[in-house]
Amino acid sequence: MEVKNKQQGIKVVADVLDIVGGKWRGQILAHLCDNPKRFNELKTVLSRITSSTLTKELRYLEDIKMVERKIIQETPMIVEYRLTKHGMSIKDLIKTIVEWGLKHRAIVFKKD
Amino acid sequence: MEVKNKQQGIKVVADVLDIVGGKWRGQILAHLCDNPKRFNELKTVLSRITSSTLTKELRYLEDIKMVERKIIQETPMIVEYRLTKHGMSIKDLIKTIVEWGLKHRAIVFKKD
DNA sequence: AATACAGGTAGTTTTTAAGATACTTACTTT
DNA sequence: AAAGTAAGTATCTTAAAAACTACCTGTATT
Repeated sequence: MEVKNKQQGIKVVADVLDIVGGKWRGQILAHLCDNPKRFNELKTVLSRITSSTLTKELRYLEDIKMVERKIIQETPMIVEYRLTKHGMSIKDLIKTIVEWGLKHRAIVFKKD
Repeated sequence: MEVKNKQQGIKVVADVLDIVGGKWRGQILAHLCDNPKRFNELKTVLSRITSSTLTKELRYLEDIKMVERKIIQETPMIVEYRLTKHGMSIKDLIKTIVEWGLKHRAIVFKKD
């Protein structure tokens, strides 16, 4: 797929980064790439996130249909978050980000 | 290249998004993918950015060695910004972002 | 009976990013 | 001589993102 309209193409960068950017969204999506996770599992792997922030981010990702919330069991309550079918499409992008990051960290993440 | 350490891999997502994320960095890098641009060219294509923000973002991108500032001519002053050799490596990532965005915009950017 | 876990919500405060406004130096054009 | 261009800098303010603290319902554990 070629980029037809360059201006349009470049604006879309900002839109995508709105979804995947910020402090937590990319990481949440990355964790959900592997397999579905429960609220507290996410909270544990994202060790510094607070409940309220995690809730907000998950609700946003639900709103844009990237993630779905599934109540697995009512009592005791088990809730699972997973990528939607559509959300799965982000996997390759996340993979590209991770690969670039691992390859270039030595140069670029050096805060001297 | 396979991701060896998953935890490490996922943290790197946040580091990369720090470089490419925010309101302007991704767009600046995207514009510089095509060819070098002068300060005011960038200011024009990023139509809503202010001088001070553009300067800040460019200095940051210089600091991390993604972009270099080159004085082409002292008088009258001509300054050009271009991707460093290392910065060029971001092109594929930007391309992946643009392609994902163009393909999925209909579903995901719909704010109803 | 008390404590802890699961999955949150509500309200406030702090931090960070971005924007607004004004000004600068050195040159060039009218 | 005045105005305009190029490439910025310096402050200050605003807005948005994230954090902090406390609390809630229902179940399970000690």
